Amino acid sequence: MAKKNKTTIKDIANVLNISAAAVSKALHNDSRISEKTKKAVRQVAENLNYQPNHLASALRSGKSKLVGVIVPKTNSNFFSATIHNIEEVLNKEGYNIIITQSNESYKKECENIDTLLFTQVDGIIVSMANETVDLQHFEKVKQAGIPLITFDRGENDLNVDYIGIDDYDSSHRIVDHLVEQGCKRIAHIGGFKHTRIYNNRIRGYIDALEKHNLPLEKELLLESNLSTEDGRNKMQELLALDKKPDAVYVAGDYAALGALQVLNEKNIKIPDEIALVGFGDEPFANMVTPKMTSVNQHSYQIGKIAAEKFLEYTKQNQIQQTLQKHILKAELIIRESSLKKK
Amino acid sequence: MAKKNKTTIKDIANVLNISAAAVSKALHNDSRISEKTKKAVRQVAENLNYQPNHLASALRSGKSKLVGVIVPKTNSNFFSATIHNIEEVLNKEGYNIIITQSNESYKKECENIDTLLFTQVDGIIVSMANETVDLQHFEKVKQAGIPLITFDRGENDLNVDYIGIDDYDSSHRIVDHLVEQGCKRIAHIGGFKHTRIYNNRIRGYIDALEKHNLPLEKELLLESNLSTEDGRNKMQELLALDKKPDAVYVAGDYAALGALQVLNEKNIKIPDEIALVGFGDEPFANMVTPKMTSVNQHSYQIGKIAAEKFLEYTKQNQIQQTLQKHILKAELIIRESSLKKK
DNA sequence: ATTATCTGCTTAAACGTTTAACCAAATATT
DNA sequence: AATATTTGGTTAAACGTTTAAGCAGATAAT
Repeated sequence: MAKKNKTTIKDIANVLNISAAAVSKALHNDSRISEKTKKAVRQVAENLNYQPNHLASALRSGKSKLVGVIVPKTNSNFFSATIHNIEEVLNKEGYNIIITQSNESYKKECENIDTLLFTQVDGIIVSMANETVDLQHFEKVKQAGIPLITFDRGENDLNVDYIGIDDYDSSHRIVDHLVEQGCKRIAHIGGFKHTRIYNNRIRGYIDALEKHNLPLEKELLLESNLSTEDGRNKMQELLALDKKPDAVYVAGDYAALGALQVLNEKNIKIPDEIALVGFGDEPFANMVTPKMTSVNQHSYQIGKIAAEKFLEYTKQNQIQQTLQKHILKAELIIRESSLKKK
Repeated sequence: MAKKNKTTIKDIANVLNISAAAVSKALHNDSRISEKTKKAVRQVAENLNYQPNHLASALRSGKSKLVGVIVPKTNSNFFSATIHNIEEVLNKEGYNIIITQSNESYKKECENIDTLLFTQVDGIIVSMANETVDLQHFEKVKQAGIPLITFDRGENDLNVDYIGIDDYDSSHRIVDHLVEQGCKRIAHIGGFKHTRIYNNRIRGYIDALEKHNLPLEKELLLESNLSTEDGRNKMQELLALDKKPDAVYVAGDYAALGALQVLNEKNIKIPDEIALVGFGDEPFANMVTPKMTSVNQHSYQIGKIAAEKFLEYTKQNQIQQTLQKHILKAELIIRESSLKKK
C-alpha cells in the first residue's frame, strides 16, 4: 500500500522504445513529434498512472509554478474570497498557490516572504499587515526577479501593481448617503493613518464633510486598530461626548460590530438616534440586528485582476515593474442601520 | 534590479577552493567537516547572500518539505486558527504549508488532492467537505506513500489519524446545561447525518434527552446544511410548530446566527422564551445580541496535534497508518443566550 | 615499524525533467 | 540527379542539490 511506484518519463520511453526526450516533447505537444507517437505516449502515461514530477521540471525550467499569497488573516470573508478567485485564475494556467498569513504582524510578514522565496515561488501577491511601515523586506522579492503584486493594502513607494477599491470615493458615497438621511454630526472611526486605504477613507470623509458644508470636528474623528474590541471602545468614547454624533461611519466591519453592540446595549435606536455604516461587507453585516450598511469590495474582481497581472508579467522575460494602480469602484450596500423610515 | 544573481553551493565552493559536496555537508553540519571549514562556509554563504535551492534538494532527497492542508473554507475562525497552529509547528521543522479550500465541494476536494500530489507534498492534513461521502480520492494519497491526517471532519473508514473534539460528549453537556436551565422541549438543528461529527452530535443529543427522561420528538430534530440561511429556515419551521421548543441547540454557529436573527425579528425573548446554543465559538458568538452560548473546539490543540502526528510519520520510513483517534474534550462557553436569570 | 583508525575532505552519480544541438530518412525543389 | 527542406525523432548536458564510496594524511595502537 505504502510503496512509491513513481512512474517516470523514462518508464514510458522504455515501453515505447523511444527516448525520454521524445516522451517529454510528446507530453508537451511539441510540433516535432508525430500525432501517432503523441497518442501512444498519452496512452501509456495513462496506463502507468504517470504523475509528472513537478520538482524536476521546476528545477530544470527554473519555474516552480507556485505563487505565494500573503494576507493579514484568512478568516475574513474578503480575503478568503479574494484568495479563492486568485486560485481560480491561476489554477487554469497550471499554477498553484501557497497561502500564508501575517496575522497583521510585520515580523511574521518578513518571515512569510522568506518562506515563500525559499519555496522558489514564481511570484508573490500580497496584502500588507497593518503594522507594516518599513518596506525593506519586499526588496528581496524584487531582487529575486519575480513579480510582486499588491492588493487591498499596498504602498505607492513599492512601485509595483496595486489592485483595490476607491476608498476615497467610497467615503464620499457613505457621507453623501448619511447626509441624505438627515445626519449632521457624522463621526468616523478610522483605521491607522499610515495605512493607505485607511488614510484615503479618512481623506474622503473629511472632504465629503466639506462638500456638504459640515464642520470637521476633531472629537468625531478617531483612529482605531479596527478590532471589534476597539470598535466598542471608540463607540463608548463617542457616546461620552457632550454633543453626541448622529451617525458613525466605521472603516471596518469588525469594529463596526463592536460599535453596534455598544449601541444595542445602551438601547440607542439605530438608525434613528445614531446611524451606523461599516466597511467590507462581511457576511455578518447582513446578519446582525439591525442589518448593517456596509461597502462591498469586489473580492471577485480584485482576485481576478491580481492573478491576471501576475500572469502578464511572467510572460515577459525582463520583469520591469512600475506603479500601476487598478482602482475599482466599490458598492455601497444600504441596510437598516442607516436607512431611516420617513 | 531584476537580475537573478542566484548564488549556488558551487560558488561558495569556488571561493574556498573546496568541493561543492563539502559545502553541502558543512551547511548541514555534517560531523565529517571541520569546525574551521564550517565557519568559513557559513561566512561566505552569508556574504554571497546564498539562498538554498529548495527544488534541487527536494528533487534529490525526494522530500519537498511541503505539507498540503485542505479545509472546507478558510473564512471560519476555527479553520483559520487551526491552520495557523499547524503552520507554527511545521515551520519549526522546516516545512511550509500549502493551503487549499474545497468550498464544501466534493469535486473541488478531488482537485485539491490532485493539486497537492502534483506539487509533491510530503503529507496532507485535511478536514473534509460537507459533500464528501465517497473516499476514493484519498486512496491516491495513501498510494503516493505520504501520511494523511484528518481533523474535525474525518471518517473512520479512511483508517488514518483523526484529531477532533468529543462531539457526542459536547451534546451531552449542552443538553445537561439546558435542562439545568429548566428547558423541557429542546430542539436540535443538526448537520448532515452522514458527516461523522454531526452524527455524533445528534446521537449525543438523543442519548442525553433519554438520560434526562425527556421524550425524543421527531419534529424537534432537523437536518440542515448549517448555513445562516438554512438556520433561519429551520428556526422558522420550529416556530411554526403547535408546541414550540423552549430551547434550540444548533450544530453550527453560522446557522445558530440565522436562528437568532429570526428569534430577534419576532421579538421572542432569548433565553426566557427560547434558549439558544450554537457550536464552534466563532468570534461573532460573543458579539451578537444576546451573546451566544457556544462550544469552543480547541483549534490550538487540534492544529498542534495534527502537525505533530504528521511529523511522527515522516520519521518512520515505512508509513503504515491505522485509525488512531485523538479526541479532545471541548469547552462549553455559557453566555446570555442560554443563561436564565433566576 | 607496521597496521588500524580517524579526520576531513573529494569524486561521481543520482533525482526526473527540459532543451539545445544534432542527425537520418523521407520528401520536395531545381 | 543533385541539393534543400521537412519530419520525427536522438543524444547529451544541464538545473542545484545530496550522498555513497573512496582516499590521502595524520594520529593512535600494537
